[in-house]
Amino acid sequence: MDAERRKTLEETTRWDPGMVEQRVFRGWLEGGYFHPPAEGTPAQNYSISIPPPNVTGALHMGHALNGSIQDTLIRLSRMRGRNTLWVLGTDHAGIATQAVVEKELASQGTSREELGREAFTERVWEWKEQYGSTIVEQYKRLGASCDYERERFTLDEGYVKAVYKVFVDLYEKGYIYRDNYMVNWDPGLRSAISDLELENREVTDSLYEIAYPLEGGGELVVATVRPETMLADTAVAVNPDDERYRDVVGKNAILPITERPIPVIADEHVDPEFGTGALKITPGHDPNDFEIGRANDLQEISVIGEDGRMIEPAPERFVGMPAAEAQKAVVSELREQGRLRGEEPYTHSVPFSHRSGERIEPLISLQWFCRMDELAKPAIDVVRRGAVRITPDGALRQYLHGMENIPPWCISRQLWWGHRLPVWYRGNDQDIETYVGESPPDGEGWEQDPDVLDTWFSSALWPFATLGWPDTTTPEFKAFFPTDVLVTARDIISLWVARMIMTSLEFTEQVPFTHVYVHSIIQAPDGRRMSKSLGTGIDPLDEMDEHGADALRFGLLAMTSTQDVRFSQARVQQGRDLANKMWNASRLILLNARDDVEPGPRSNRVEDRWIASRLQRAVRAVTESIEAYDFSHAALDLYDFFWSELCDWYLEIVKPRLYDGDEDASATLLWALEQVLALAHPLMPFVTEEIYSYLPQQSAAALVVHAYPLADDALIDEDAEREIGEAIALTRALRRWRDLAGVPVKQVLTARADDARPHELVSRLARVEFSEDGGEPIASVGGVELLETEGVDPDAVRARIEERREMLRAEVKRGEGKLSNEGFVAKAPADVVDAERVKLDAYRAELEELGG
RNA sequence: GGGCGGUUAGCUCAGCUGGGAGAGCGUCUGCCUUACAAGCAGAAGGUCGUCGGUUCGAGCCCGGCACCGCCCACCA
Repeated sequence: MDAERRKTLEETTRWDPGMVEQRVFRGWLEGGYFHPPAEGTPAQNYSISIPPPNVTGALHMGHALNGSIQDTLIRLSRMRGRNTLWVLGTDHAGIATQAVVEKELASQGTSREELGREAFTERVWEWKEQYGSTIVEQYKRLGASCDYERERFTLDEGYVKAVYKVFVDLYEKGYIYRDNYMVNWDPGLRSAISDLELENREVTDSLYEIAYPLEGGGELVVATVRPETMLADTAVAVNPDDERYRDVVGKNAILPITERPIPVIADEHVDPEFGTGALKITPGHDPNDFEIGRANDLQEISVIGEDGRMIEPAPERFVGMPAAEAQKAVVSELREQGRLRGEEPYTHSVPFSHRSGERIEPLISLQWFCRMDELAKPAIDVVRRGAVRITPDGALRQYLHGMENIPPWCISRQLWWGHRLPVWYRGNDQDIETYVGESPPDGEGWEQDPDVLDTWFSSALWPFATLGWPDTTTPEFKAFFPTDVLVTARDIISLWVARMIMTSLEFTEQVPFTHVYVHSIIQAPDGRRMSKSLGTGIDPLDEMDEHGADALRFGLLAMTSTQDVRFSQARVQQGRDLANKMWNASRLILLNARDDVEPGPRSNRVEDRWIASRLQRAVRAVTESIEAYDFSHAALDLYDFFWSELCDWYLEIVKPRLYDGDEDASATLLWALEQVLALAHPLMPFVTEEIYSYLPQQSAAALVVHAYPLADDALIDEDAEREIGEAIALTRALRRWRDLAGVPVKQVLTARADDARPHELVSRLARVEFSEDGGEPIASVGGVELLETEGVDPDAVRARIEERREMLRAEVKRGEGKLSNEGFVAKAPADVVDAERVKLDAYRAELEELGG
């Protein structure tokens, strides 16, 4: 080690991630470690496709956890020597991105309509070039070892090809079709949006009761929160079992205001308990009514347009009014006509657009759909067969539940940013020709459909389109598809995971990945959802600024579980503390170990064999946990080993030998350090890589490509573990006794051992001097008799002994009770009973020793 | 309404096929012991939501109840 590096080690008493992380990351990139050659077979290789973040996105806590997990798996695989690829890319995120750019335009006093389609998309591309790399840079801060040289985008040239091929093929196979359907219409965006892009909010509306006269006398009273939609009513429905209305089913009601006759029908969806038990049916403006309408062949009338204003065939005086205004007008006319029978406040949940914030207007419109049921069948099958394994179980159940009753998917969006539908029309509404293909057919007058595809349509192709598909001969596709594992959160299982499996089976005839690991969603510390709008978000970048990327990674991994968890800053701090501990323990070792010894577990000394043995167990535990996607235990087991066993015990035990230049101590320490750095690297890559660069001898160019440790059973040493285990237990007992007896820290106790075992280690660690003195003992701790010593408070000693006797008496009583229970002795396994006897004997003996 | 999960220390969470309840943080006591005060050595703190059942034995298995959360479908 040169003088300057040594000086750095000597002077840097705290791990300072800010200084180091960037430099370490640059070293990895320059080493080309993240950019594997496209060689070998998918079975030999290991690959993961990152869930592509939105180009507009900023790294949030979900990304940070998701990335930490994947990077742990990727680094483990890479260190095991497998050719490992982590595919990185971003999603064009149609609605989100368009909204961002539109907002920018608005602030400049213009709009997308003013620019026109072509100029607008040009603007979005410019925006993407400028800001689209933000989130990619943030993944780098996290330490994500993605292949940054193979970055993909869902709108790049090759990807668009994949999307068009899938659309055209699915159309030709009859899955994709055009139909009138009820969609969630966002009047702000002027687009249909998916169920997942809306949020339900509690809203207090008025619930109106309106009397519909019946032909031939009488009336039916219906309840509604949206009286304006009655202008599009095409029926009134009652429950078929509802005695009150038995006679009116089949008659006609006269719709007030429009005076249109509409049938009274029976439908079991109607809840007789609610309101009056009679439901107005508006197939054009209510999803539920739409279903009932289709089931009963009702006419579908629309009186609200795409801008949220009334349109014909609503009576002319309403046309052009916003729906809310029309509601007032309709109510006031009903009141004048004496048709209004009630009005009361009514709180219910109402869908709002996540994007524009506007209240969703359910509308019927002509959209493109993809039928999913047949595609779902093989996708259910591969999961049932275990060809794709989904863990944990809850996520598996959610997947199957979602797939078994999968509705058609509305894939067209009235946006400008995205994959424009490869659909061409010619002619007029009465006589329209439709052609589906990448480019327009020969002939004049073909015009492309203005809509774009739902963003998830392209995301559904992610694992294979990023590797070159539809060209299945690219080196990347041949080497890395299918991928190994998909890491994601529960909220997009049906939206994304399921669709990837379906498209992959349909188009590549392979599963896209063999495992799906579904991790926790990180909630705010108070249990609410982390969200910017609620102000509950915690920015992972702030956490990294403050504590370092390793700390955040450790914290998130330690937090994650099979269920959702609350963000715990304490876990991040624990990670920071561990990184600091690693740095300082390494300083101790590196500044004092001899650099002329070959590192290795060569020592015969019991404490050296002990740490070698404990290290093997830690390696096994951590490795097994990662392989089982149990990242929390992996992180915490690593922490325990490093902190408690390596630092608290082994370093304290070995320190004097280290200072004395003992060769075995240096060999053991340097070896153990290298092993534990490698073990920890997938979880905490920065601090481990940095420390590794200080090792006097390095077997790899960098830790990132160092061999991952393999637990060596030959180093498991039960005898050493027992012996040191006993020394530790005795040390702790003596320390506890000292503390309770009020012995000053520096006071050395005099003691006599009844056998030779109490180690010289115990003597030093517990500050006890063993002597052959024959004096009367004042206390006995774990077989060690403590002799009269200056500074010992006799009262405290007596109290301590009495306390111990109390405990022993209770234990003896408990043990005797248990062993005199015939059922226990007869039915419990023999080893359990034996263990109970051994314990009882030991307690009795000790109690005897203390005078009963 | 349907489905799923949860309820364990003051807080956030572990707890393997049922055999004496653990971690981190926080609290208390004592230490600036030459790697680390982001540290060291100790300690206190839990009738494991509730009622009942199975069992020699239940945090764990079964049933009822209460409360919390998530997903799906949504009632006008």
